[in-house]
Amino acid sequence: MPQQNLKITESEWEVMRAVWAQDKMASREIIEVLQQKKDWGTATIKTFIGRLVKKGMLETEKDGKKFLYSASIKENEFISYTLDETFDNICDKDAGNTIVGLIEKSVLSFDDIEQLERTIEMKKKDAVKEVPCSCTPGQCKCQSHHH
Amino acid sequence: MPQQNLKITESEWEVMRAVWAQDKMASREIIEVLQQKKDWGTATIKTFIGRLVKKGMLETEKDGKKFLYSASIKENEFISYTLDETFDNICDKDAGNTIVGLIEKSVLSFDDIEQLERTIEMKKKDAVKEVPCSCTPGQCKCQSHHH
DNA sequence: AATTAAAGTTTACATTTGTAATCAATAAAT
DNA sequence: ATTTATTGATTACAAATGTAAACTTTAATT
Repeated sequence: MPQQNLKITESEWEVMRAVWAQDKMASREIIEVLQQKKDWGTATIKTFIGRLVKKGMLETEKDGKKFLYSASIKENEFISYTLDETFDNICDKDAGNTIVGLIEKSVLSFDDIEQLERTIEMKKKDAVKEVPCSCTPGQCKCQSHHH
Repeated sequence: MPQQNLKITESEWEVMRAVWAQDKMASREIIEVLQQKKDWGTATIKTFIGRLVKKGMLETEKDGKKFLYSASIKENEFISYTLDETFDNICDKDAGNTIVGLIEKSVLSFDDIEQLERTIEMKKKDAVKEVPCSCTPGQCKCQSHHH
């Protein structure tokens, strides 16, 4: 298991998206993809690639003169990890509402809807009367009502 | 409308949570809350507060010797904005799946479930056959199948 | 074999962030 | 009125990030 940091920047994420989409890519290809979207110089993108390798997010495999880069973690795992980080900043009691907000503003397919319905159905089994808050006292409104 | 940056760091978010929980707080109170959770010096937390004021995320109101700090944006709005940023890095086609993942790992109340069901029900009205992908070519698998 | 072009590596530099110490202003206490 | 304890403001400094130029290596071309 390569040591991956899992802490990447917004710019680095752009690079990762290209690699995830293609599985294996030469730097030249990554650069071509990103320059369609970002106003970044070639050298800049090379820097990002280099930093991702150092962070262990990209693995390299020699291919003649160049390297082929591939991701050391799956995209969905990384997304999941990133969202966890965000949800760590939200009171557990508010997770439900937050998810409702996400659903409202997403474009969903019939398939997605069905999938969601099944998931909710499953979730009913272990639903609770009240979600316990595990925030540090003073960091959410839950605790602030003792007087 | 005060000029808020909306780009804050993980540490600054900790400060915001305290302020959101109490509406108005003196720096002393913010420091007390955060020191229960973080191993930060008083000066460090003061720095974060100062930076948040400069970024326009916190507003100040003089109260004798000290200031009372309050948030210039509502917590749920900020959370929404932050999640949007993350979803900008995810192909629209994957939003549904991503949300399913979130539901699976969250603790939800019966109330949350009901709320979710209602939302999904609403969402059926404008569900589509297939969610269009708006990724830059090469940044997601959708486009990579033309040969 | 010598030159060239592409890819990787090193260095650079300003800004932001983490982490704080120090300084200055001011309300409270003596 | 003077001292003191707070609180806010300024300064500090290393690490990370954005952005890239310069240098080096090496495979391909002449």
